[in-house]
Amino acid sequence: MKSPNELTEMFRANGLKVTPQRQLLFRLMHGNTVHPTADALFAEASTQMPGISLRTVYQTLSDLASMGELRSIDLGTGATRFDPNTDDHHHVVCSSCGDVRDVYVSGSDRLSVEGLDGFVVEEATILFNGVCAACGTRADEVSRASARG
Amino acid sequence: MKSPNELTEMFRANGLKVTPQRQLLFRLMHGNTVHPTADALFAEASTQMPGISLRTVYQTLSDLASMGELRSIDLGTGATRFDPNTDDHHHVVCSSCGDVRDVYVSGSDRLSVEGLDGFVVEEATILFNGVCAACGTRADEVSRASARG
DNA sequence: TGCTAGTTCGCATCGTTTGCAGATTGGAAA
DNA sequence: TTTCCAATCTGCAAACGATGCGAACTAGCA
Repeated sequence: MKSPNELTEMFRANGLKVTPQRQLLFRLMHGNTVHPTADALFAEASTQMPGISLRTVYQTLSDLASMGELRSIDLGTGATRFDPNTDDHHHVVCSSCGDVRDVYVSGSDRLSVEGLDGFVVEEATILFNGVCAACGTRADEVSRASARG
Repeated sequence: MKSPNELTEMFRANGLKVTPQRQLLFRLMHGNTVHPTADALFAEASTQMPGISLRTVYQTLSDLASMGELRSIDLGTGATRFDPNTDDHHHVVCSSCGDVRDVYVSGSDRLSVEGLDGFVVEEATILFNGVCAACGTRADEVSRASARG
């Protein structure tokens, strides 16, 4: 995703208005690596701009997504998440805490695939599921504690 | 997923009752390759058993899923889909008609992956998105028609 | 400064899924 | 066969994410 300043220019060049709400969201999303949901972003935005509406957050995020400035991703965790990283990449989700990280995969062209006959494939997304370092450590401590106790 | 008869035995062996509703759903899901949603299955079930409730369909499907007899899959198409194929496989979705097919992928162990540090990966699912043969043909016809017109 | 198309906001609504409680029933035991 | 109770079914309410809509507001050009 472009920088807030670049987005500002880009919006104006396209006849779109640059409102304080949009500018705030540009800032909150730029360089954001936590893959927030609309609701999480709304919560964060609300602390800096009380009164901003959830509706506007959804609106702006979907505008940015349709302009290709961010990707909206469905990780099967309920709510859509938004990612300013528009590189070709994938994701891993911690099944314990819900944490999401970017994953880069190469060599997928060497996969042998069966069952795509007739399909013109436009996209292939890989979703990893597992337990992150923090949660793994936590689980270890718990099991050690119960072994002791 | 096991056959309706095997499921019947299995349910009884586990102290679960075998009701007409469950038997119907066993039959509808056995060998089913269309990856139906709960609602689609409810519609189909209703023709054979008017009065069956959507709630029961959800209940039974999630029971079967937690027994490992079917997989519930989220393809980002809104509603959860159910698949009696419990093999290790993936899916392709037609972005035009929503059709879903099973896809078998091998060689994924040879992928080089970056960004999983610290994660203990339990599962990796690959989702292909594209246009199926039927929709591709349809699109061709439409564009030829408009080229003519 | 005024105008107007583009935005924001809040509320209603939609689609999917789950919780709950009362009515019903499978199937084992008598 | 009859009895009985836990398991199940059903219908409704509600949670949740997301979107449609219209009235009020405003960015930014003239």
